[in-house]
Amino acid sequence: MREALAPESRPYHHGDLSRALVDAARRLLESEGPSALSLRAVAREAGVSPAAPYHHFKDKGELLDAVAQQGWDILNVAMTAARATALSVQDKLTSLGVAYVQFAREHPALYRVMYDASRDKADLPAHFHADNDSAYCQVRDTLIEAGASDDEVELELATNAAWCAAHGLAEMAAFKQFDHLKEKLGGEEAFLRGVFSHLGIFAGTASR
Amino acid sequence: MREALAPESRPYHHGDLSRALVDAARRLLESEGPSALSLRAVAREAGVSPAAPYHHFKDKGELLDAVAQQGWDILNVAMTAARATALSVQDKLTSLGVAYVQFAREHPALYRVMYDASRDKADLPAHFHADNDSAYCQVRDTLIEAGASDDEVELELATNAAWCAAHGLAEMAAFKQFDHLKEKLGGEEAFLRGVFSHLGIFAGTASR
DNA sequence: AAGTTCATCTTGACGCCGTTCAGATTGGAG
DNA sequence: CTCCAATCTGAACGGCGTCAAGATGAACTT
Repeated sequence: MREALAPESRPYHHGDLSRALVDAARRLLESEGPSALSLRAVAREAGVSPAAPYHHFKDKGELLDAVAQQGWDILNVAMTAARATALSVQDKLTSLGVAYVQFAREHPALYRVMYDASRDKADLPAHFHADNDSAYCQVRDTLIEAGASDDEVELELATNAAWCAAHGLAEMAAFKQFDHLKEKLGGEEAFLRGVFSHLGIFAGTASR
Repeated sequence: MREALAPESRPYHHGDLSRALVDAARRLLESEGPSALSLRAVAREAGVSPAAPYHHFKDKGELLDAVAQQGWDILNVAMTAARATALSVQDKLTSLGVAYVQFAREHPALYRVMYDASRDKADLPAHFHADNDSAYCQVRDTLIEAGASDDEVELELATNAAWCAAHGLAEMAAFKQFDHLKEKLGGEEAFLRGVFSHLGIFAGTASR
């Protein structure tokens, strides 16, 4: 009767509350925004008492960490797809950037949680540099592919630069000040590509 | 038992609570961080009852707006100074970027409030494009000075690109993942200039 | 089949939050 | 000196994160 769709979770009899809470949190996040994401509201949404989550997460922050982790997973998938469908090697990097910003624009609340969770720890998720298909590593590998310097420090600086530009753009694109630019350029993607075209590493100019 | 900690005295005999509250908020922000910034705590710090602020600000958000405004003012001053002391025209833009990020690094809590206040309104402060010595306008003017395209759309895209890069870097530089890079390059400013050197518009790659 | 165990979930409480409102206070205009 | 309007207080409301203690019931024994 119950579905064992989760790779790993409560092998025990009762409901898989841990996952149910994360799902409820994401549902609330999409429908009501980040400000409505209280622990009590999540418990309510999942149909349990306000104290129930504490048997699965140390505190609210740990629940949010789990939500954020799902966000990073989704982002990685989106960027893998973008990288695969890019036309030229040059285009790959810009497409990665556009995919990144579009993810942030489509899931603004989730995107916020992802960085808030990191910020409180002054630390990005562990998989950030480690996992080979992490968004970060994909940017770095694409830079190599595009003929970036193989000096390790330079490569890391370049990857960081690309990431910063995309992250900054993701936050800026939310402000309506730039709506007239998007209109003038014929849509958000054109706007994003326009901004990226001014940022060296995205412009196809291989960094030295 | 009141403390006359403010340099300037209160013109009226009964306090200039409005300013006192903003000062108290900034004091709390520096000492305890953004999470400790409750309206009640601010009132406590200012020595008034929890309801007193409501005679000067519609709600907590409006108080935060006033705090944020002070932040933008400080940032504008810092960037004006950076622009004035830059060596070459090329160096000006990078120096502006470095000044921006360093402001964010020196006042992380204030920087956060500045953008949080904007985000809730989906709108940047009014002076952003308007005031001539706003940080944004200074970046744009420096781009013109450096010989950027005079096409208005292109210019706005370029300014936006520069801002995004700086904003992204400001947030990224807080993560300790990049500490080893800073060490390897001999300090944070060198790290920042290194990242900027990979971003087209910050073309002047001269390091100090 | 019955009893025991133990993770899970609920109830109720604590202190803090933002916000409201009725009433006390008070500086200054008349 | 009186009165007004602006300012401030105290108490209250509902919501929050969190915790301690008790109830529940599936799974493991025997």
